[in-house]
Amino acid sequence: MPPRRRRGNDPSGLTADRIVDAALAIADSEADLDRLTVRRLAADLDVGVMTLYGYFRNKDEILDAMGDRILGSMAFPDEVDTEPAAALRTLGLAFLAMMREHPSVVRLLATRVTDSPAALVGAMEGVLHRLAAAGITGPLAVRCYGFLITYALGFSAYETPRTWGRAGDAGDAAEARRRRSHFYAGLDRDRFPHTVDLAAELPALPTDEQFADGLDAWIAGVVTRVPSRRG
Amino acid sequence: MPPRRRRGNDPSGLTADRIVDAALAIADSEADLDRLTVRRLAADLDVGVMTLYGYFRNKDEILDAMGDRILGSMAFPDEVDTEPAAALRTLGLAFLAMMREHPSVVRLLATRVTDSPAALVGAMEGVLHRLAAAGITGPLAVRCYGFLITYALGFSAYETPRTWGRAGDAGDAAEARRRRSHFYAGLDRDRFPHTVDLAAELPALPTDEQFADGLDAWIAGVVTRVPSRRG
DNA sequence: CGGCGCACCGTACGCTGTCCGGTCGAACGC
DNA sequence: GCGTTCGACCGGACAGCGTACGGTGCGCCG
Repeated sequence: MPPRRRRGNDPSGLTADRIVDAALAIADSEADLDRLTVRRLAADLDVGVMTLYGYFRNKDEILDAMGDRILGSMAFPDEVDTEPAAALRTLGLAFLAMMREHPSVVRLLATRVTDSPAALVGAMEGVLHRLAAAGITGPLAVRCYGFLITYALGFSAYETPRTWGRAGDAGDAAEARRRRSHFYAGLDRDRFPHTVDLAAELPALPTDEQFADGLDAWIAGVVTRVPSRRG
Repeated sequence: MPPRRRRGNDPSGLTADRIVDAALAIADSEADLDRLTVRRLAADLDVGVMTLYGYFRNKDEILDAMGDRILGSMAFPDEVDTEPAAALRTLGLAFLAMMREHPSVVRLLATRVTDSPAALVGAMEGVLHRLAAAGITGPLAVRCYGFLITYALGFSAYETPRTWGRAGDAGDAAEARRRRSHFYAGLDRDRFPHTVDLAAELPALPTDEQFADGLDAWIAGVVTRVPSRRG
């Protein structure tokens, strides 16, 4: 039998969207996706646990919907860049911003394929549109899209546990960095000369500035491949 | 009380390393980290469940050890590149290869901080050493390291569920691509013009060639910042 | 031989996601 | 009016999870 889906046409009632809202709220407030349990979600919504299964086939579907939501929430500046370099930079930062919005949900994007619903398609279309406006089309556009989402994804995934500190300890980021630096500095200099030398710099690894820096380097390399405009 | 750690000096007996071996074997063979349960791991090792807790404080410690192991397994070609571009390319591909080795474990690297033990330090030192040999030192080296690991991480994370297909269905990758292409092509052309136009190209998103391509673009941009040699 | 420490593990507990089989109220036909 | 149907909701139960507790039995040392 097909899993009956609730329609939720009563405006005061439960809807799939409201469930996803609550799920995102939990994931964000706990900064830990594992804390999002079906029971907790139902309790937050003041609803029996099994009620949720009228809206989603299982928990995975809820997680997928969360990923879709944040992909769909991708926001672009109003004005469209016509210079390739500017457009690529804008889009890269937009990807990063989107992932920053819901840090604990990033791993959903990394883990699951969330392209069936319109959300990814919306984000994808938005990106492709802006790339096209800057003269980046065809296979090159696909590659740029892949690079941007991939780089932003890896960056946020790598960064999150490091700046937020281990799940639980409220992140005094500066303190964590200091400790990491000490750890590197205290290593055996004969075996790890470069690590010891760079002890002061290494813990700073993932920052916005670093992201933009890597992005700019890539852009510098890629703009040479954009055919010049004929307009 | 401190969690007593077993020493495992009996060569035929259980050791922490052997446990990590078995855990990686399960993760690799199942291609799904969730299938790695403590009970399954113990069964594979022909050992009582609680025996494992003599070697690791909890499951998280086992997962951390797995991450450490694959970071520590990072392999470099014997010869060291002295040209910055060649060195960066080699290192980028080495990162990707490392993650390809254990695809299902990639999300561990993304999720957890695994830099305390010597494994990451070993990989880090190896990379920094090769960067230095190519004239890339100081903050620039740190940025290059961050970019390379971040890009490779995002790329493999993004790629894994897409090429392997959804957890479970043995991946006929070509078939999956065809279906995705059809999905894109069937969208409303008025709302998603660019997506429809590129339907044929989009599903090919993450491939080795794409990774190398983005890597090369970045390298082209970054080599201009490497100070020229004075030797 | 007595005692101790260590490697090992059976059992039990609280938690998870989810199936089954309700209950209750509104809508409908007669 | 009443009987039926249907859809939204959910209580209870179940298998499986990670792991705390409290053993058991062996090897070693005095």
